[in-house]
Amino acid sequence: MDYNFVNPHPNPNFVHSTHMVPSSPHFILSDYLRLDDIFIDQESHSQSIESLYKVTFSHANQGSNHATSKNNNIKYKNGIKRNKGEVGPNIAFRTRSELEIMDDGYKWRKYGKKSVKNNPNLRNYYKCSSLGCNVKKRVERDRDDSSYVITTYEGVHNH
DNA sequence: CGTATTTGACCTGCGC
DNA sequence: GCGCAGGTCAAATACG
Repeated sequence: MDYNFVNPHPNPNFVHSTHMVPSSPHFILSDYLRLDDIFIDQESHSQSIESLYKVTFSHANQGSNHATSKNNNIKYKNGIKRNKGEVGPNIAFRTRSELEIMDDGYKWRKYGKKSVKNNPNLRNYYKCSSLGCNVKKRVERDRDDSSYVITTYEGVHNH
């Protein structure tokens, strides 16, 4: 079972704004993973997982899109920073999973782990181990429902 | 013995 | 300028 990000949302009432369609990357998840929600950070250079989480719920429940959520004065605090020179969207999704190590078809090298504010769980940092590929991802458990794992991808694979 | 992970130290941006 | 929070580095360690 492959998941293509062009139309991933299971909720038929989900409203896709133009921001919700990433131009290039397709991520393939494993059979045992269920893609429940998708968040795409395309505009903001600093946006937190928590904010993404809230924004996406306003998508699902109210049908508002990414842009209007922003206009509703949601504050983006404790943002995930983008490195200098990096372009393209960050893509994050929640999966209901026992395991935090999920096989998404790429080989990852773990390079850090941090406890983050407002979340008792640890955030793990991975880098794609393919030579010259600078894609990173962060993996952490949902603060509000630890049966979910939040994965954030940053960058596009060059292979 | 070579490679991956662990983990505290270090770096950096941002708000005050 | 200082402190905090998040992100990264790298030496030590684990592991095959």
